[in-house]
Amino acid sequence: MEIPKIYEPKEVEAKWLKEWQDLKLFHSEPDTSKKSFSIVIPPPNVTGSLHIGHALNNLLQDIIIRFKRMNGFNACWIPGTDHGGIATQNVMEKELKKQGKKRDDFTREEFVKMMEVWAEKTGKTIISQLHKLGCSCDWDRLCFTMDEKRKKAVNYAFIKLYEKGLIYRATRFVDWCPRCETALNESEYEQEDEKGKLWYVKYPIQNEPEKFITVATTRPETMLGDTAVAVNPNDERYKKLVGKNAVLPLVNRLIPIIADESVDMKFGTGAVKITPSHDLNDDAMAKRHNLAYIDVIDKKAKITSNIVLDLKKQSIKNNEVSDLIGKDRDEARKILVELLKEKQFLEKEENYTGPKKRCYRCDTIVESFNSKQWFLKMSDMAKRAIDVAKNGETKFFPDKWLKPYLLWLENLKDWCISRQIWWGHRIPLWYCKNCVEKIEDVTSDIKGVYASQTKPNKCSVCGKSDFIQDSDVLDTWFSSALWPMSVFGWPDETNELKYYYPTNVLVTGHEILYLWVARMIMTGLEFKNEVPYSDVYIHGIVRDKKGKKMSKSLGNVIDPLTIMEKYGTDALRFALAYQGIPGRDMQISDENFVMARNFANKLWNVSRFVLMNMGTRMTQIKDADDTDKELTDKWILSELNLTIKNVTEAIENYNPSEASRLLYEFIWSKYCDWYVEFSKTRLYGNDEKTKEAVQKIHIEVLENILKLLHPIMPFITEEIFQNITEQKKNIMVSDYPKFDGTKINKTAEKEIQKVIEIITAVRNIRSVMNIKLSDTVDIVVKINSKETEKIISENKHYINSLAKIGKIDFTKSSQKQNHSASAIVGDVEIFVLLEGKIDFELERKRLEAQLIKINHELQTYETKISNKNFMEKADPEEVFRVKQKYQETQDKKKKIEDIIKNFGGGLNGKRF
RNA sequence: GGGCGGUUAGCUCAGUUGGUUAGAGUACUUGCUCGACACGCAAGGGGUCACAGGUUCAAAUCCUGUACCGCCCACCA
Repeated sequence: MEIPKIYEPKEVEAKWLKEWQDLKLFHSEPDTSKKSFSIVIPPPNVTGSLHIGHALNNLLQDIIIRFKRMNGFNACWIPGTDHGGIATQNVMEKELKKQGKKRDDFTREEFVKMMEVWAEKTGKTIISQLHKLGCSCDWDRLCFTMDEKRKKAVNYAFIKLYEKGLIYRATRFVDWCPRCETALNESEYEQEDEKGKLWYVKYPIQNEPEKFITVATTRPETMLGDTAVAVNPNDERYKKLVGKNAVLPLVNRLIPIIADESVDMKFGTGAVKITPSHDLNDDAMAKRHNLAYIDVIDKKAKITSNIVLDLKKQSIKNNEVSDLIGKDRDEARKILVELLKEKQFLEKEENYTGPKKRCYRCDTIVESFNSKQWFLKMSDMAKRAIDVAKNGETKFFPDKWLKPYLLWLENLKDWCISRQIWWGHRIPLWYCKNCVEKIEDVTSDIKGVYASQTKPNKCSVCGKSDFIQDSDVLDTWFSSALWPMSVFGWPDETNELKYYYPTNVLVTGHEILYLWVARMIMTGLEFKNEVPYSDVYIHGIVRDKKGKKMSKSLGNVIDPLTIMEKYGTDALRFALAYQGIPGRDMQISDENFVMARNFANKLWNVSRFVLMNMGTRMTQIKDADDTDKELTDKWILSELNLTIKNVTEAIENYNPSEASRLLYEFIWSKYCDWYVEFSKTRLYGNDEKTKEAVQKIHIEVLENILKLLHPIMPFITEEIFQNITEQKKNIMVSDYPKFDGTKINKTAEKEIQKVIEIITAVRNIRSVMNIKLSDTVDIVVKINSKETEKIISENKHYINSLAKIGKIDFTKSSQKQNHSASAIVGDVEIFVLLEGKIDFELERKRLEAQLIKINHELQTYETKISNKNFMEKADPEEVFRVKQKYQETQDKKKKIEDIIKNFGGGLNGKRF
C-alpha cells in the first residue's frame, strides 16, 4: 500500500462528501426514543457567495453538530438562505446597470421574476459552498426565507400581529435612501464622520435691515423649508431677539426666532435654523413650538415644488429660488451657496467633519424625513425578551453580550417593517378600492382594509370585490425573526416542530445580535410562548491582518474557496477554529492556514507511520491488562484521557479554539514527538508479542485522536479512520471518546517527564558540542537518588535511542568524570563522556550561563522564604512547593559550582 | 458623551478561579536526508506582560487612573 508523504485533500474531500451524502448521514428524522439536538443556520443572503465570516460561522455550527451527533444525540442542522431584501435587490439593480437598464424598465412582476432566478442561482452557489466546507446540514430540509412554507409563516405572523393590534401605520421620521427609494433600518446604512463644510448664513431681522442673526448649517439647501431660528433661552447674545422675526434670505419669508433649551450655545453661532420636515430634532422642536412644516426634498432627493406653493400662499413674489424645483439636493446646495454669496448672506464657510449616513448598499447619503410606514409595536414583546434573558432562559456565550442586548431592548422604538421595494414578502393587506379613497391614507382602523393571505372575496362593508394589495414589502428581518419556527413548518404543528423546537443553540456573529437574535426571541415568545433556543453562542468577526473588517471595497476579503483550494478544507477549518477565541474578533492571515495545513500533514504522516507498522496484523483493539503495558504506554494513555476530558469540556463550553490548541499540543508535542519515538524501540525489535502490544496502543491512541479531531477536521480524520480500521462504520457517526478516569496515571506522567528531561539535556550537550549523529559516544549517568536510578534503569533503552548514545552506566562516585560535559536534571547528574571531542571553553561558558540562571531563580525563592508574611499567610501547599523548589535549586547550584571549580584545574591539566 | 474589547517574543496570538523560571505558531541562529513527515527532526537565542498607582505574603491575571488602537450605542445645526 503506497501512501503519499503529502496529504492531498482534494480527492479525499470529494470522496467523503459523496459518501456521507449518499449514506444520508446528515439527515435526521424525529425519533422520540432519542434526544434531539437542533441548530438552525443563520441563513446567508443570496447576494453572491460566501466569505470567510460565513465559513467561520458555519464551521462553528458544524463542530457542535458533529460533536453532538457523535455523542448520541439525534442531531439536526437546518440549512437555508435568506432573500435579503434591499441588499439583494441592489445587487440585481447593479447587474442591470451594467446592461444599461434599470428597475423602472420592468414591471414589478417581471422584476421579481428576474430576482427569483437570481436568488435561485446564488442560493445554489452558497449551498454548494457550505457543502464543500463539510457542513453536515440536513440538506433534505433546505429552506429559503421566501419559499412557500416560509411565506405562509410570514403571512400568518403578520396577520396575527395585525389582528392583535400590534401593527399600525403612522407617519414618522425614517431613514430613507433616495436611490433605493425605501425606508432603511439601522443595518441598512452605515454612519461615519465625513469631511464637509459648515456654512454661516446671515438671516436679517424683520424691520431692522442692518441687523442679522447668523446660523450655522451643514445643509443650506434645507433652508427653503426653514420655519424658525432657534437659540438657547440662556444665551445672552440673543435674548433680545427672541420673539422677533427673521427674514429667510432669498425666500423673504418671515420666520420666528424662538428659544429652546435643546440648542447648544457652543456650537456654531449658537443660533440654529429649524427645518422641521428634514431633521428629527427640528421635528421635535416644531412640535414643541407649533411650527409649520415645509417639505423641501422629495423621495428622490429632489427639491419639491412645495417651496413655491408656500411662497405663493404668502403672496411673496416669486424669485430665483423657484428655479431650484426638481433639482437634485446637491446641485441645489451649490446654487444656493452661490446665491447666498452673491447676495452677501454668506458670512463664511469652514471645514467641518460630521456624521453622514450612507446606504450600505449603494453608498447614497441617507435622507431622513417623515414618511408613512407600517410599524410593529415593540414594548410588550421587548419586555418579555428582556425577562427571559435576565432569568437565564436564554443564555449568552460569552455573557458579556447580555448587557448590550438588554440595553438595546430597553430603548427599543417601534419597528418600521415596511419597505418600498419589490423584493420581499409583500404585505398581506388588501384595500377595497370602493371603500378606501386614498391608499396613502390607509391606517389599520379604516374600513375596507383586510389582512389576508390571499385576496379577499368580498368587502364586508360594500360587498364589492375589487381589491388592491399594499405595494410595500416587509423588512427582510421580519421573515428572519420567524426562522427558528418557520423552518420546522410553523404555524402548522408538524412533527418536526414538536421534536426539534425549541432549538438548542444559535450561533452567530455579534453584528446581528439586535437585528436578528433579539427579534427571534421576541417572536418566539409571542407565538410559541417559549424561547427559540436556550443558548446563544456569539463569535467574533473575522478581520484582516490590520484589524479591518473584511469588505469587498477594501479589497481585503479572503475567499474561503481559494483557501480550501490552496490548503485544503480541513486546514481552513482548523485555522478558523484555532483562531476563534470566544468573545473576540479575530485576525487571520496566510500563516494560520500554513500552520493548519502542516498540522494536517503531520497527522497524515503519523497515521502513515502507524499503518506502516501494522503489517497485516490489523486487529480490533482489546484492552490489554495494565501489567502488559510499559510506562510510556501508560503515560500516553493518561495524556490522551486528559485530552479527551479537556477537549470535551472546551467544545461544550463553546470554545473550539481551546479544543484545537489542546489537540494540536497532544498530537504533535506528546504523541508524535515522544510516544512515537519511544515506541520505535519496540516496533523495530524482534519480540512479536511486544510489537503487538505497542501496535494496539498506537491504534487506540490514533483512533481516539481521529474521533476527537473529527468535528473540526472531518475529511482527513474520516480518510485515516477508514484506513486504520476494518469497521464499515463512518467516523462521523461513531462514538466520541469518553473520558476514563482510571487511565489517568500521575506516576507515569511524572516519570516520563523525567525521562524526557534527561533526553533533552543530553541532546542539548550533543548539539552544543556539535557531536555528529554518526559519532556514537558513551554516556555515564551518575545517580544520587535511588528512585530516579530505577526510572532511568527501566527506561534506559529509551534514553539510549532517543538521545542517540552508545550506553549508559551508573556510578555511585561523586567524582567528576574526565573529558565530560555535564548537565543536572533534578537530582540526576549527567556526564557525557566526550574524549577528544569536548571544547572545554565552550563547556565552561555553558555551565556559567546556567549558573547565572540558577542564581536568579534561587533569589526569587529566597525572597519568598525569608518573607515572614509569605510563610505565615500563603497557602501551605504553596509554601511547601517553594521550599522544595528552593532545596532542589540549591542542590543544583552546588553541583554546578563543584563542576566549575574542578574545571579550573582541569583546563590546563586536561583532566577533563 | 456612554459602553465594550485590545495593548504579552520581530510578527500573529494563547495564558481558565492571583501561586513552577510567562507559552504556542511563525520568523531568526545552529546542526540534521537517523526506517512517518523538510508541510519535517533536534538544540538554541529572543519578553520590565502599554504606562502610573493601589490591593495582596504574592499580580500578565484583581482595583483605580492615563495613553494609544478597534468596535458598538447616542448626539452633533
